[in-house]
Amino acid sequence: MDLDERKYRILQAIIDDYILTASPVGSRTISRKYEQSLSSATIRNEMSDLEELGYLDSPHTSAGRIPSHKAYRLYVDRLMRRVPLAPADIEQLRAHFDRRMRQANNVAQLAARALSDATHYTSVVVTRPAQEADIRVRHLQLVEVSAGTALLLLVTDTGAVKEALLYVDRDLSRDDLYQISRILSARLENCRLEDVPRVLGRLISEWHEGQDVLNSVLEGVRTHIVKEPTTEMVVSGSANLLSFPEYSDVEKARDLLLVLETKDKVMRLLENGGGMAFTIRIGPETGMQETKDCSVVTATYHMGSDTLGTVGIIGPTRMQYQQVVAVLDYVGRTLVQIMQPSE
Amino acid sequence: MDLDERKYRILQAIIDDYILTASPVGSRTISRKYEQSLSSATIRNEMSDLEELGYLDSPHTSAGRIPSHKAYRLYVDRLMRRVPLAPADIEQLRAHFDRRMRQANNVAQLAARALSDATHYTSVVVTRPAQEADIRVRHLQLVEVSAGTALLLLVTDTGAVKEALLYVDRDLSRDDLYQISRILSARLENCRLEDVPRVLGRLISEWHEGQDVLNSVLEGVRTHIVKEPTTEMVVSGSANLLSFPEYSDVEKARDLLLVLETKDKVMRLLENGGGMAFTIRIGPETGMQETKDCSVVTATYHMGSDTLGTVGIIGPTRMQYQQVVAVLDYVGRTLVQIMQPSE
DNA sequence: GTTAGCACTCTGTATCGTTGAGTGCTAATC
DNA sequence: GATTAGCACTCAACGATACAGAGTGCTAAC
Repeated sequence: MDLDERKYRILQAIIDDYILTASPVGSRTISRKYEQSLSSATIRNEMSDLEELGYLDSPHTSAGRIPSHKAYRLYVDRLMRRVPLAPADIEQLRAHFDRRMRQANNVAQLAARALSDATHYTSVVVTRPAQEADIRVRHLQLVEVSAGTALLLLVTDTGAVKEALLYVDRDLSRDDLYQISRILSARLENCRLEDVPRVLGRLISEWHEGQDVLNSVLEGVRTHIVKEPTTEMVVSGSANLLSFPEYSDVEKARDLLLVLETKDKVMRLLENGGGMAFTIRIGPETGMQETKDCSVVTATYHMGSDTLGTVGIIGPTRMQYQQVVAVLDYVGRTLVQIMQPSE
Repeated sequence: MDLDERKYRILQAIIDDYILTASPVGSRTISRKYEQSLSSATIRNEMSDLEELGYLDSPHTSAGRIPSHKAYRLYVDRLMRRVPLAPADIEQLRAHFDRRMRQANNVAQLAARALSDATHYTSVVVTRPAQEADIRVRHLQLVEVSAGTALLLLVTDTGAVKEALLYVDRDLSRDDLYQISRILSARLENCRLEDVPRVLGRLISEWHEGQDVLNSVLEGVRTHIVKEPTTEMVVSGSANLLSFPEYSDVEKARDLLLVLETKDKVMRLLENGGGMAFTIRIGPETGMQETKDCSVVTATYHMGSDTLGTVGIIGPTRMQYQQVVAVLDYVGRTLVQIMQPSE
């Protein structure tokens, strides 16, 4: 059941105004600021219809109306235009990314900061999620740290370094370790990360001399390297939320900040509806009680067929969706550029 | 100019009560709950004196009194007893540390979470601060990541891994890189971290063949390895602050959270008064406008003569100093145990 | 179908006592 | 001389009341 053209326009006006002001909007405001050819009484009738249809709520009899979740859904699906990023925003984002930053562990933080600064919402950046299937071993090395402890380094073909501290026989000399890592490296090179434990197992059964060390390595690989999530998550700008009137209630604000401090809850918020470029979750669609008045906009960015990561914005349902989408798009593309093997 | 015994007792009672209740305490409360042998009138006289001496403030004429910064100073310096940690706290902390966690990057996070959960304040954990003077190179390795890019790995004698992504001549084969890293490793091993650039410089001038790579390595070392702070910083439990009435004003809360999101501001808060076991900074002593109503308690923990890290608690000046000190002490000692090379 | 007009509703704010906790001072008591 | 009872005074917090302003819904006219 579709709305007629005019109802769309009015609904859009209401949403736009509410996003801007955060206070219920009345018929007179619409009539004066957005639909000057219509009187407030007409708007009033239309608004009454829109409320009937579930697009508007009224906090109380004489307070104007606010958009419902259903209205936001309609807004992002049909009403909202994809706008280009404002030049000022571009400028600001550039400034963040300007410093050279090749190092992978930094990128996420800088990107998150850029996002939260540009949008004034809270941002999340997750690098390299799921899809580890095809990560392969490029290099492996044992380095003595002190008598009895060795550091196992493993470099993947994505350029990530994984490490595990091992406790080994104190009698092993530095050269022993070196020899062992040469052999291991040769055997494991180009092996898929998830296959490493299996290959190591086979090695152990074949090769009797270095059993202890190998077991230690296997243990380290199992507990620290394969299991350890490759995904790094950075949340930035939580404090931004406190500027919005929807969180002038400290209780509410605290509950939300607590969610943002819990890694797996944030991860759950970012869960992505398949390969979509953008996912927008509104209010209850976020699936958590604590975020029932929040919206989450996420974008995944790819390189070829690999998913490189996810960027997301968390804010009140009354969110500047257009700007947020534009900023996410820009940052996503920038990240892909940065990750691109140079030249 | 010292206070007499009774004034100390009364001041202590006032501080204890205020820490508990967060509301100005009146003479009658003290007379009934703490000093039953004295009438409220007597207490009133004493309180008047204490205010005169700068230990108490009155928000307004008829509101009871609250401890001044000077009072807290006196409290932590002289009045406060070192209490043992409550069994319940110990239990809770143990639960946090129980899972095995050798891996250095995890320890900080777990410790921070443990601290903020146990104290209900905000905690900061910094690993391996300052004092890098004596960190030495244990191992160095170049690993090819893709044509034209190589990963420079550097392991220090503290077991930390530092990495830098280098762009190198596409013609360099994997073997070339291996040879180069062998030579570099031999030359730089045991070299102090800060001397690395100098030694590299000397190598470059001596050795003509590998100039390009060496320059690249030097650049990488300079920008990513020596400069990059070795210190990892984790803040946990920012949301806890919002439970305190002192931050029921959202504006204030936001300003403080903003500080906690700014790495170097937090670092500045933790700056430590020399080798003291505990440093307590109260209100203005924190040195920042935004934290003029906060206190910061920090402890550094050592292994032998090395500083391993700093743990800290940030909260309102009305802080449970005794508990905080006890918890920090416990966590600090636990960390040392964990870091200890096993056996 | 649109609009002017009007009665009605409801929040937010300002005003004004009132209450209660607390102080400071004085005079009596130990 | 220190302690305390007693009392006048102060001030924030609370509740009631009134009032203004924004907004709606409905009806009747255009």
